[in-house]
Amino acid sequence: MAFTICTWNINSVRLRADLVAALLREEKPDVLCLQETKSPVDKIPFPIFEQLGWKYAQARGEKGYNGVAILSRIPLEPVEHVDWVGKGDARHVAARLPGGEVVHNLYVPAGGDEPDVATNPKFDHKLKFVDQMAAHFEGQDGEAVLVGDLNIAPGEDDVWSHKQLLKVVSHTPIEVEKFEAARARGGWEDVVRKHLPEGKLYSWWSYRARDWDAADKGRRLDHVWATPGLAARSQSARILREARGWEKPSDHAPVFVTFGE
DNA sequence: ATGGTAGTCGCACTA
Repeated sequence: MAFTICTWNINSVRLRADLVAALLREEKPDVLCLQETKSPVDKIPFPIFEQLGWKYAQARGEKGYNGVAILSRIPLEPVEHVDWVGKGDARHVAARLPGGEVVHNLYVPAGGDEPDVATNPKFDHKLKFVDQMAAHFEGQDGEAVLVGDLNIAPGEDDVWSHKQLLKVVSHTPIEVEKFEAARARGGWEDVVRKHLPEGKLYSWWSYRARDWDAADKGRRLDHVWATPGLAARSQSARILREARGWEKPSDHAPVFVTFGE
């Protein structure tokens, strides 16, 4: 079964339910994976999305922080999530599509400001999280897609300035090394770069820039990975940069990948 | 070198 999947860090699904609805109406991704929903599951406005045809959902949430949700117009079966680093937080939700493909929707910790595990427990948490991702998916069987805000921009062309970001959390060498190890050990392929191999590519621009569009100091923090069989079916990828310019936007843009039969 | 913005469990924490 062919499908288009989209991943989007929405930064509050309740505040931006109208933006989610606009994306569903205008872009019609079969499966929409949201991060930073910042809402208990029972307060997510699912009826708005159901009315538009996205009547299947799997979500995990907490009050105020984190939170991940999968909205779908094709049926979903629940799949057990992982309690990464034993924190009991809502950073992973998973579901199975009718074709048997498993969708993993992840929100990797941002990691704080200082890239030093000795002084910054958030950075330690982030590195442990990515290490556990590597171990967890190693030797997996079946087809799967892993999407989400992975909070790491691995390549030189995934940031506005490789040199100026080498000591900035999200692009430090230790993060990039662990990120690539997690991807390789899980047998994942980066199906966004597969289809958009050349040039700068960003999915996030800080709220703090005076003019995010003109300054264009972005980073590619949001990713779509697929297992080899599914990656072979991938047909195209796209980042909806214009969504960053919508009224009261998320600081992340939606990332899409289309898979064929 | 600093500070800039945004969201929520808001007068503090996260991103």
